[in-house]
Amino acid sequence: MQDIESYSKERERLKNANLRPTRQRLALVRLLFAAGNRHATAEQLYDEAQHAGIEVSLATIYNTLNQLTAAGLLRQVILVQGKTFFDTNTGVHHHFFDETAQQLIDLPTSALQLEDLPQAPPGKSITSIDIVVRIR
Amino acid sequence: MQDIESYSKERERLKNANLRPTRQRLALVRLLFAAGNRHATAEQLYDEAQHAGIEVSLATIYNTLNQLTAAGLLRQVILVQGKTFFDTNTGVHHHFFDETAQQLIDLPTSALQLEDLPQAPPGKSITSIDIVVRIR
DNA sequence: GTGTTTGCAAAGTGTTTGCAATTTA
DNA sequence: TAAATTGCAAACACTTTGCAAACAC
Repeated sequence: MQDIESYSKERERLKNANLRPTRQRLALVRLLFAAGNRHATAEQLYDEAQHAGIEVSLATIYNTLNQLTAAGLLRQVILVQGKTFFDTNTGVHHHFFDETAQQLIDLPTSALQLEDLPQAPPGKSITSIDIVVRIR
Repeated sequence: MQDIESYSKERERLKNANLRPTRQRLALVRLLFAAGNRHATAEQLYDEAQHAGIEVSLATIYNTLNQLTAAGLLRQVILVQGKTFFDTNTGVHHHFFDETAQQLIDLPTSALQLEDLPQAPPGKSITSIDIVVRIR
């Protein structure tokens, strides 16, 4: 558990995103990225912060998540009404969605391959392909 | 434009779903199913009903859409925060999602095939696979 | 010091619900 | 007439926003 006070990785990340390294952002970035890829909702992060003794408001969490998303460090995944997941893995990959636990799980990229890419309608281009394997 | 008064197809559909054929439901079922497969939001349907001179409250539209979904006549598709689409095509198929127009478009089933189905985590089973090709 | 960020409270959006009046069977 | 349905208004859950105080550079 090195690096408690310096937050050097977190500072770096925020600098790249052109965001000032405030106490709140440093803590949130650490929560999000310290332990590998994860999927979190604003509310989850809020609870985690509380339990970790980090003082940060829900409004700031939403602001920060949106800023990190705009900066390309997070990706939004929306599958259920009224719940936005933020995914720290911005690379090409897909998900299991556990409908019971309401939880996202990464799918190994290799697990799925599309045979024929569909052609986008005239004047449109494909921006991404999302595959969700729903489980229960 | 036959069948204006009898609503026989709509009555049939509601009967199968164990729902009483009220004026509001008959009109909504016609809006939804009369012209082939479609994707609608509650708000869209509300506007359409208004313009068609059909008196029905938004609450009733939500209730009806949820009842038809529970009965298996509709399927929900959620891709953007705060907007639920109801799809009249309940068979296996996938979608384009036009991010500019915020609109769903059916993808021909044949257009996509998955090479290897992923294995569900222990104790879980796959309920469905949703593929969304985002376009802009 | 200047511009940015925070956090509260209020507002916003889409959806659900309680319940009295109405409608269906 | 018994049970289901409607629709209003209020409640909800999640998210965004206005703005004064606090903070970063």
